[in-house]
Amino acid sequence: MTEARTQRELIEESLGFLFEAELLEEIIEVGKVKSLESDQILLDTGDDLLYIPFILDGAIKVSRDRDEEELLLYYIESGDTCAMTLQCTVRKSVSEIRATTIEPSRILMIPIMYMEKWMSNYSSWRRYILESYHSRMTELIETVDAIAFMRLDERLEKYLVDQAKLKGSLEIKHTHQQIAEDLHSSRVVISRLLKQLETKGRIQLYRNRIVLSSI
Amino acid sequence: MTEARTQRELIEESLGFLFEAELLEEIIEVGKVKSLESDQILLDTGDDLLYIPFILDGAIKVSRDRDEEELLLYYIESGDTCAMTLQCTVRKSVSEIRATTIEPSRILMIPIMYMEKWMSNYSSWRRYILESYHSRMTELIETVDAIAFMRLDERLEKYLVDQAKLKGSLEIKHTHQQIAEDLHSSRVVISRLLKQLETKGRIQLYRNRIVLSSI
DNA sequence: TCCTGAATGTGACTTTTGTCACTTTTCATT
DNA sequence: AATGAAAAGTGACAAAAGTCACATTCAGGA
Repeated sequence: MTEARTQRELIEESLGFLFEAELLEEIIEVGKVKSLESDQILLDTGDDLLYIPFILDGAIKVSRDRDEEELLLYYIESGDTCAMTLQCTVRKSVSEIRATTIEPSRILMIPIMYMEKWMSNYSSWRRYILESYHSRMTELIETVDAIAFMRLDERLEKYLVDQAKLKGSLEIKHTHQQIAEDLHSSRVVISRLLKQLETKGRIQLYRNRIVLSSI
Repeated sequence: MTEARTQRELIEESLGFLFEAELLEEIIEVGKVKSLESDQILLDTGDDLLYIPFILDGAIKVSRDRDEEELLLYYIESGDTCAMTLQCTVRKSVSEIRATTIEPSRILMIPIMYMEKWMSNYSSWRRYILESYHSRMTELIETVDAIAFMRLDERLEKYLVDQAKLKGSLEIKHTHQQIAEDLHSSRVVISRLLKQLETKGRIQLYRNRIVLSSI
């Protein structure tokens, strides 16, 4: 009972301001909360899409991978969903991306069958879905911008700033190897560029830890 | 009268199979057909989004541009719409992309005010909007893949093949300069790589014209 | 046919990024 | 405190892509 109450409160807190009361009740009724540690794969390339995941708390990174090579696409946070999964209502399909927790996270899983029903019944749902798609498109385009128009050192700095904003801290606890994977580069190159950023006074380097001078 | 009849037939032919009859009638009633020559800008970065454009015939390329630099994102064809414009119902916004005709095209312009109404009334409309968003997302991801994971010579070959498929012809009537812009590279580099492709027997080069050996 | 501007070709060079083969540092265990 | 594995640093080199300056070629109008 306590557990159920807590769950209701959690959902109300994260999603309450997004949906009308009636829909929220339905969501609470049919959704299952899943708790994940950091660095767990929530959804992998090729997985069947059976649920629409809503992030209640924590944070997720969405990345593309092609034969072992990876590239960070965007992050999703509390209140967001993964737009790539929304398609499943229309046509059964599999994931084209990988979603990984980057913090301990709680995720509300809604079976896809409710998607179509809610689309016709709730304007708040329609609004939410369209907003989600649009945000994700915009973020994807921002990613394209970065890869196409920026040099790696600029992308690296942007990456560090984005991370800091996301975590709300100037301290980034990543190894150079992890950063290299997110940016689809190599560890040696990232180490080199980080050293340059340190020389320029933008960051301080420690083992497993980078401290940004400012955002 | 003849003009109106032709217009109705055109819309029915391009969009008829997508929407239920009743919605199609509404579309025909409120939409305005716009005819554009090749290489006309339909929508530019920063433009207000007031209409949802449906491609009736012809073809459009959608590209991102940042201070004079350009990058091709994807193409849209008959029956498609530009997903980036769909957001406008929810929140007034401006375009983040540029849409340019690459063939003489006819486009049906629907005032955005109908979007929300149709979303609640027509399941075919909902399905169409979701499908559009998803297709565009998928294409954007494909573009990200290309930029992130492929070398320029591979991207160039993919570009030529895509063009050929789009136009339904092995002959591509572009200057090296135009290709360089779409791929966000420089003319000299593209000329060099095209020469390599010719040496490998993949293409034949002429002035203003490239002929693919096979798709 | 000749001329001209646009399109294409080319060599020499630079910058950016990636790769390889190591060494050194750091931190958490014994 | 010793040690061992992971993380980070480093020099030398290679590959990919971009830049510059100029030469050549072509297509279409005068």
